[in-house]
Amino acid sequence: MGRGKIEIKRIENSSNRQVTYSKRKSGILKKANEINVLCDAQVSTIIFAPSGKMHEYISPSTTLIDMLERYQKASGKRLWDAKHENLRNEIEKLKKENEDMEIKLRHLKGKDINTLNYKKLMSLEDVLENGLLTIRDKQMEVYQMVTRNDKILEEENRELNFILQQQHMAVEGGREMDYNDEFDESSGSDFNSQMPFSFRLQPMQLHSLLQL
Amino acid sequence: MGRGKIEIKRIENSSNRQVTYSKRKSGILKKANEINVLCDAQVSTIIFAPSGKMHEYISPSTTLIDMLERYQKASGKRLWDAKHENLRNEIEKLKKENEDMEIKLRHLKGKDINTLNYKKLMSLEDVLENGLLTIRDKQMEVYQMVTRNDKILEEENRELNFILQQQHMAVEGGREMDYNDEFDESSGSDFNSQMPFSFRLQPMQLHSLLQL
DNA sequence: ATCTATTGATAATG
DNA sequence: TCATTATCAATAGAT
Repeated sequence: MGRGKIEIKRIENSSNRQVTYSKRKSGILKKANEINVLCDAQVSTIIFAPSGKMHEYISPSTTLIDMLERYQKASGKRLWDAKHENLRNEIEKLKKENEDMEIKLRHLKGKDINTLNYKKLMSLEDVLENGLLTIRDKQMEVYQMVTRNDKILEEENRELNFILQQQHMAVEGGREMDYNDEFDESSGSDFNSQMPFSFRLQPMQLHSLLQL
Repeated sequence: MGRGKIEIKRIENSSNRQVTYSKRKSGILKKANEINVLCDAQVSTIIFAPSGKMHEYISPSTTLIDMLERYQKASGKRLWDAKHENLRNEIEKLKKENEDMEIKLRHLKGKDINTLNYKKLMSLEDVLENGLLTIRDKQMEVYQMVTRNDKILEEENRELNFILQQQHMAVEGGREMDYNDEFDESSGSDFNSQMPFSFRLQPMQLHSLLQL
């Protein structure tokens, strides 16, 4: 359909080839649209020029994704399904694990145990007893930590009271006394240097421990 | 291009439409192939008839998957990437759930509890205590079922011994006695009719209960 | 890009 | 669905 007939074989002249590409490309896209309008057909056409430039026509009544979904169903060929299969398998595996753990959790909470036999009830009991023992040990540990902290605080209080008392007495005894001498950091009898602060819980630690 | 010019609008006559579809469809596929041969272009064309029937042309030098990979890169649009991402998100969600449950399970078993504060230890203890109570209730229930069964069996034994004794005595007393009279089903004193069999566990029930 | 002679596609018909 | 053919549409080659 032109000034002369052409053989359907690669056009060797590069510029002719490009021109022909351009003309025929628009021809195809036009016809793709025409068949869509005339016949209600759904068409997707993707064309890559050798240069890499892409042109496409997708019928406006559909999407490429939809076309490809239908393509997979109609042809039985896999496009992304293959890529997704691994992921789907992983999801299935995780869901199964989830379910199993959910059941175990419910059993440990004493729910849904009607289907369990005596043997399983026994081992469940063991697990719960062990858990309870460990938890209580831990509670005791925390409790002791807190009470020890109390003792340290009490001791500190005693020391502070003592210091205050001394201070009070000093003030009463003679107001000319130099404060700086009495509370100098270098003072060897400073109670701070004697207190084992590293064994004492910092306020924030205690707070988070008890979540008060 | 035919005996008459046609407007590019839906062909209302259904049979004309189908004929035109068929002709134009092959025209498009033919041209897709021609541009591929003439110009080294790579083409994928997928056509769905309204009937759902599919036709395709993919340039032999490529694959649809390859075309679509290039399509995604060239257009920036996502085809399966979007789905891929959804699946990945789901996997992440499930993994997170899994981890959380795993941690809960470990906590209930008394493991990894060093990071827990006192409040959490307390509620953990509550959960374990409740679980233990429920489990023990269930065990008691099973135990009672079994012991009740024992009693029923003992009762049966007693009855059977009694019958055997009677039988023995009868044989001793006079061998001319008719067995059929003694063990007739219609006999009002038949122990079977007196036993509450419906309250007795069947062997298989007991077996599965104890998993022996 | 635009033009146009010519081929190719196809609408109507059988 | 298939074949025919008159007609229109696409396009090859030229500008």
